[in-house]
Amino acid sequence: MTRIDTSRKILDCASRMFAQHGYDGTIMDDLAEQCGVNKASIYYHHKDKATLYDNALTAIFTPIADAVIEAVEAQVEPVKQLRVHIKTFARVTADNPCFASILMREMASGGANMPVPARQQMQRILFLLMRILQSGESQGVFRSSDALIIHFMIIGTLNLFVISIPLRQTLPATDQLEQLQNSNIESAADQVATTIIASLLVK
Amino acid sequence: MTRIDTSRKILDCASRMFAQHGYDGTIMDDLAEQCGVNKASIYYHHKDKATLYDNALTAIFTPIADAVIEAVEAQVEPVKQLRVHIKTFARVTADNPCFASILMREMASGGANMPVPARQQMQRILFLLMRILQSGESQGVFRSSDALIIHFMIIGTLNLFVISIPLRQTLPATDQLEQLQNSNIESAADQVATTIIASLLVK
Amino acid sequence: MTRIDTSRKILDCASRMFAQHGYDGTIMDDLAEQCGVNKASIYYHHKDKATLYDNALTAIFTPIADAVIEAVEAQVEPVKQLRVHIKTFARVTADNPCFASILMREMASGGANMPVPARQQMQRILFLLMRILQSGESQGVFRSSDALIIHFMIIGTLNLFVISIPLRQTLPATDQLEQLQNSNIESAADQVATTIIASLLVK
Amino acid sequence: MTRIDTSRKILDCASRMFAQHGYDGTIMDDLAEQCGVNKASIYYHHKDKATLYDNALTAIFTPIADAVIEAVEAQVEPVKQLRVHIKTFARVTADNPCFASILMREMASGGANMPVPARQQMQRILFLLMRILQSGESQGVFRSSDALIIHFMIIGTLNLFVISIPLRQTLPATDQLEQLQNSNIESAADQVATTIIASLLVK
DNA sequence: TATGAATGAGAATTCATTCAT
DNA sequence: GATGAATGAATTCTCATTCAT
Repeated sequence: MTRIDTSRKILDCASRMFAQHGYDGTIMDDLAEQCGVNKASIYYHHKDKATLYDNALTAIFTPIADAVIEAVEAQVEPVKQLRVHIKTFARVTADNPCFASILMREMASGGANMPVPARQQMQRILFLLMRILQSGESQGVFRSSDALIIHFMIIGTLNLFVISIPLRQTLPATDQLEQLQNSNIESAADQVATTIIASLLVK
Repeated sequence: MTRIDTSRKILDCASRMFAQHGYDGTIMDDLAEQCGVNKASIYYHHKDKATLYDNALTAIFTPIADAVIEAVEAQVEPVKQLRVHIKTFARVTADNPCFASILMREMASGGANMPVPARQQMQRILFLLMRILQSGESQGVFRSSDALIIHFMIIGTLNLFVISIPLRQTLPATDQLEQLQNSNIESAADQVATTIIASLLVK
Repeated sequence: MTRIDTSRKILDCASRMFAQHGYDGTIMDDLAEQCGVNKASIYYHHKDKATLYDNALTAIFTPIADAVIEAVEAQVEPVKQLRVHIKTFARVTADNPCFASILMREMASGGANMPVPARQQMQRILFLLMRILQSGESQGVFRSSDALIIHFMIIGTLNLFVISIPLRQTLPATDQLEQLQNSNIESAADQVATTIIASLLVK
Repeated sequence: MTRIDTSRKILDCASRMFAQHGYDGTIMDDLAEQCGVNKASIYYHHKDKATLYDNALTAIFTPIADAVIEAVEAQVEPVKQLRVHIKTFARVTADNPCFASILMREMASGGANMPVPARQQMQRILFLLMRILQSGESQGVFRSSDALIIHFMIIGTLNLFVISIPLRQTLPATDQLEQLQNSNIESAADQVATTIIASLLVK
């Protein structure tokens, strides 16, 4: 097996474990077992646990920011840009559920330990949103708004939605909870986008 | 110092540490030092770490659900109920920032380890929201909607907002970020409430 | 058992192991077993291996320098001072053979890792010797000399002698080696003292 | 690079590392990096760490004993022999400072782990000294003496001197220490030889 | 011969918990 | 109730050695 393969395999496996158990709750022995590699191999490829964490986060966060930015830049109208921003974020987040868990944990820690590269990716997404809103505002399409709250609305809502997917699937289907099982990420993203855009549009 | 005092002091301190570092990241030695009590005293008062965690979460989650329910039940109109629901949740969350951090972490873990009492408090809040939405729907005020997404919208948005308060205060005040510093929890809750209600109202 | 007892027991045992196996060759597991204490107890009392090493060296080196200085200061004549210096050093070194081994190892490493407190004790001994030689010189008793070489002569010779005591006792008593077994530290110190003083005395 | 070159390069590098860090403190990874060879190459050339250590010590100790013996055998008078013995030992020790460090460490360990070939070289030197002293004694030139102490005096003093050369060069040149910087191995050997011979000569 | 990758056996350190007073 | 000391079970990380090419 080539270096790239093993290193990548470790990274993927580590991402899942960091997402599920957090940094402190992830045990290197368990990781090695899950990966099917020797414990020392992890250290051969990734120096130490902290570095592995950094590497994993960078590998997760970067393509997400890239995808959102690329999709938005293919649009010109602020309304469409905002909708694409939200829907693309929802889609890539759903594709890699590790992202949502890790981001939520890092935010819970106050972002104090978030590796700089990962933090920068989040800033790229936030700044992109700010540009969309400002551009919509200067075109007279959007009302003045607080970008950070909208950022949190998008991320908070959709991350919780993605995170809760496995949880909801194991819930007993009581009458009261039945309706909750139906929604999927697409419709959730639609609803979030529609809600936010509706509140922004100049009547 | 009375038993109650010491026990309470430990609980408060533990809440803060669990919020900041998570369950696995909270070290009993550090907790003892932060509390200013002997490590063995923690065990005298709280059996073990898992029990202490349960106790802390119950102490945090219960009054929050209580406050939201009480405030909502003082209202009769669904629109007002929903607004009060959101604003009360925002206020009590801001009053005890531990709640947001711990909830985010627990959701990131898929809720797998969340103590039952704490989980029940979250369900009380969710079920309250469902009743509000259904009542509004049956009165012809609200459109049909997905309660879970709205739940996530409220919790995700406001929790991230509360969690990010200390973070934002340490950010350098660049032009680009300046506007982000101004918002407070009141106006954030207003914006969330207005946005959600606007999207629900039958035009 | 009181804290002092356990801490001291660990220190004594560690000194012996550091002397015999060196810093890198001393295994904390073995040390715990030799001491008859739990491994974690070592860390409870001494933070980590490096600190334990520092503590052990300080505990070994300080009384040795103290004893030499005290004995020398009870004398007034340089010749007697020098003889007492050498004989006292020999006696205390023989009393605690760890000292010689550790000092030899540290010198072999270039003193790079020797804890500052231990190094200072060696400097106290060297400076004392320099004062003796200078005082003898200014009184016209001693010829001019190189203090460092005399320092090395004392320490190197007597340390090797002390270190080799157990080695010699296990040697097969061949004809050729037989005579080597007889000498003791007292006579060795005498011979060193006599040799050095003879070479220093103004004829 | 030829087999011989690589093997030799590893041996030289290993000698330096064993001298500086000891057997246990020498890490094969570091050695490979210092040598500029792949770690597996070390094993291709030298079986394992213990064998490499044996090889290194044999390569260091043998020429030293050879040189001392050859130089002494060129002399006939015991006094001259003894002086040549000391001065040659000093010179070859200074030429390869690894020797002194390794010997000091091995003596500190009680010689327990010293490879047999290296130990034999030290015995050749000691037996040579014994022959010189006995010959001087039977010729009525030397008084009766303890060869082992004289052996230790030579080795201990000069080894410490050689070992401390780099240390002394980094010392701050205070008034008190200034004089220590001046001496070189030649004069140190002279002083040792003169001192020892003076104490041996029948008056 | 040379080398990147892999690994089993350790070794240092941590941590939740308990004990004795 | 409180506390210094003790400890067994992890947990992170290291290191000599081997493998495959």
